[in-house]
Amino acid sequence: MLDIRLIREKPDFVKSRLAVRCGGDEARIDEVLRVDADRRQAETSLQQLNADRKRLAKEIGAKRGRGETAEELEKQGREIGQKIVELDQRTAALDNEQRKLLLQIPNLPDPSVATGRDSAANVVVRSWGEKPTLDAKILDHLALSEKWNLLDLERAAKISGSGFICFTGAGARLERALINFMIDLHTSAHGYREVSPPFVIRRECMIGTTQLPKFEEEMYGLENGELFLAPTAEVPVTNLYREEILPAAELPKKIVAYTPCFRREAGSAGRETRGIIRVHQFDKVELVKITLPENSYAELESLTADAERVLQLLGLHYRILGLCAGDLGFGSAKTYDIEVWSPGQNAYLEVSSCSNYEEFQSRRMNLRFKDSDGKNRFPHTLNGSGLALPRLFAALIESGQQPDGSIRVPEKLQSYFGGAEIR
RNA sequence: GGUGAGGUGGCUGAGUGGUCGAAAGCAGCGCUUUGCUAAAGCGCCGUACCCCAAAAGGGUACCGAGGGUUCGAAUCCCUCCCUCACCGCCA
Repeated sequence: MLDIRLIREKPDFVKSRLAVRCGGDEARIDEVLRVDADRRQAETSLQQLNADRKRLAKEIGAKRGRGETAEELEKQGREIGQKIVELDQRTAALDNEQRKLLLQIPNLPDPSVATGRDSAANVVVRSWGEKPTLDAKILDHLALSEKWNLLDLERAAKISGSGFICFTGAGARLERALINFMIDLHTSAHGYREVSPPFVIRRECMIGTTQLPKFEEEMYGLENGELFLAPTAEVPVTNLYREEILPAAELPKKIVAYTPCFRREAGSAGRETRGIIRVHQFDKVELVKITLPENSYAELESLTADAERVLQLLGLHYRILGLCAGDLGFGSAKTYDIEVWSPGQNAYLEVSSCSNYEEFQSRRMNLRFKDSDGKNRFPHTLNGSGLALPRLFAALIESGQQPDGSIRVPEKLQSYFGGAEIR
């Protein structure tokens, strides 16, 4: 959520920053400003009336205290009360409208973000490693999984429908090894604190991290829409400190969490849904930081580096994309996508999205920190998946296949997996 | 799921319809005094929003959240959330 004061004071600046998203959001700014002006006017009159009523009530109280009656004053009080009810409703309605509008305005892209309408304008910032040279007959993750019984998608569908995974045998063990490997790396080498949060989330928390109000159809809802299954660990983890005022000395908070993620993928019909690339439930290890505003961009770089480190240790080729403004998520000011090379797909797969939300989320969550001057300010929140597992799994087994058909397990993972190969 | 008790400012804790944004204590900040690692006295000490060009200043709201009753609500009524205790059920 943008600061209404920023919009009020620098509307042209806000519009021009918004314009680079190519989403037509600039139009909402004038609307918000109009509502804001009306709201403040109504609020001022309401406060005047409240002051009048308060004064009257005190007078009545004083008279009563002296044993006098105050019928005339009470009548005045009732009249003011009527007006207050009306103005109060108007003020509340305007306030609501303003909030609703503000919730629909996306974050301002950072000036360093490339302009562009869609993913075609994303830029490759850097890449690491090389595409593995495998012999001609490359199997994709599905063929490999079938060969070594790593997955049972038919039976998963029997339980839950298409788009669900059942890892089996060495596949399940590999999945679990990846989770443990990543969490251990981030806690021991990168200084993150491990958290294992609930996966069922209240409605108001979904607003804080911008899944609501715009993307309700993406999520699985429970209890008449009051609870949701977490679509990403970002939601429970970022909301951990909502409605709190943190001491500045506690920043940055660095948290790593494993959770399953549930997504309807409602708008994805027709997209690549083969295998385990796009599913309704997947495991993810997530990184979240809550930082001082002045450090947030440096922290974004290190967060991205932390996520990359996993791929480096696994020896997987990847590239980093800087998303252009038009491709940026709703709340993000700047995002790097990490894409791992999948030999089986002959394509890069997005496995992580590392974003700086600046104070967009913390405003929505009313999460603040006490600055050294004693003022409460909004910290910046960052989040990046420390990698989505099914895609990483796919890239890993595809990249590890050997001429004899076996799958080599990267050295760093072997102690977690309990072996050097799948055969 | 049932029953009971609760949720007040950084903390402890008063306050059951009027002058209560809220006693008192602790912690914190400032000043004064005393020649001793401290004590005493005095003052300050919440947040958000609105008015004001700004500062100064003024105002409103907030006692878990939201409604209601009333001229007036921390206080009465309703709903919800949460905490604690006991009972039941269950991994």
